[in-house]
Amino acid sequence: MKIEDEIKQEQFNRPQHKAGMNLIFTANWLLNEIAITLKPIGLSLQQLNILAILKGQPNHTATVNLIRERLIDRMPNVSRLLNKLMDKGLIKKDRDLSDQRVVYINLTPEGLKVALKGRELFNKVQYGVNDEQAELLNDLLDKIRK
Amino acid sequence: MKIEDEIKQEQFNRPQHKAGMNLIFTANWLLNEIAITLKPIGLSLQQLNILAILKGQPNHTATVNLIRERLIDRMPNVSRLLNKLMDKGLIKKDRDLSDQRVVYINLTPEGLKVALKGRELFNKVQYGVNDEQAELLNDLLDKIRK
DNA sequence: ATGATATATAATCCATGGTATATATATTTG
DNA sequence: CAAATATATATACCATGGATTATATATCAT
Repeated sequence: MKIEDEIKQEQFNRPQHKAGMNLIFTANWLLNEIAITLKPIGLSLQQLNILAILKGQPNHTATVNLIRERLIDRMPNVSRLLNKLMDKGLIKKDRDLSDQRVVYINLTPEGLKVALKGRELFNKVQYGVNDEQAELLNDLLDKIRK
Repeated sequence: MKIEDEIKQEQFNRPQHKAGMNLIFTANWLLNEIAITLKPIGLSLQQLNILAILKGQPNHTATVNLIRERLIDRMPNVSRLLNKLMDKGLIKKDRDLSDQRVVYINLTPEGLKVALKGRELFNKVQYGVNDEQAELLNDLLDKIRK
């Protein structure tokens, strides 16, 4: 369905503005698709992202700050997300012995299992573009941000 | 900047997934740009959208439900947004005389002024793509939603 | 006409995210 | 080395959005 019909609103005077609104609308659509897909494991995309980051680190371990950087999120949000994941038993925390400020976040065996399952689910999300079109879309999105 | 460098995270195994994350990331970037641009009039994008919808209606008037449909938003959110706009004196409400359930929302002169100013600001947002690329982007975004 | 249902809007409650602040520890500087 | 500053993380508070429920009015079926 074309964006003009999705949001019946106005005519756009420049294709850039139409693309902008389309971008926001489509991102919302995708976030919703992902949320539905991840329902079985009861995790948000950001929570799954954290597990994925940990899975990719040596010893399945990372500092809070490294996670924050990778998520491009604010520290308070990351703290809260980590608490939720700890409540679910998917990660655990350890203080660094030499620098007591640092907290190491560590994937539990259960967390690893959920991370794998989550990736499997995530891969099921269907996109209406082929490989080539996806690459083109990537280029255009990189461009739009100047 | 390429998306792989923006979100240093992982390699993506399919270009579709990279495009998906890029889409979410770029939409956030754009929402932020718009928020900064609209700061001078102190309105959110959704609030400005409501004023734009009203401006496009006969007599600058619409029912709450029409506004809800155009915004593709939930009724409670629209109710709240309208209350905010009324607090700012940009709209007013009138009950329908024949159907007492219906509330007509009406743009005030001040609201019209702000709507015009808002559109002017909104048009200042800069996109790093030309007309042709924007059209192409539109097509791809329409496609991705199947 | 009367009870059942539909419609239009609003209010309540709860989860999530943002900003600012707090706390603890580490490092730098005079 | 003490005071000032920086770093790592967490908490408190507030705004916004979503789901559910409430309220008022209207319409429909019997």
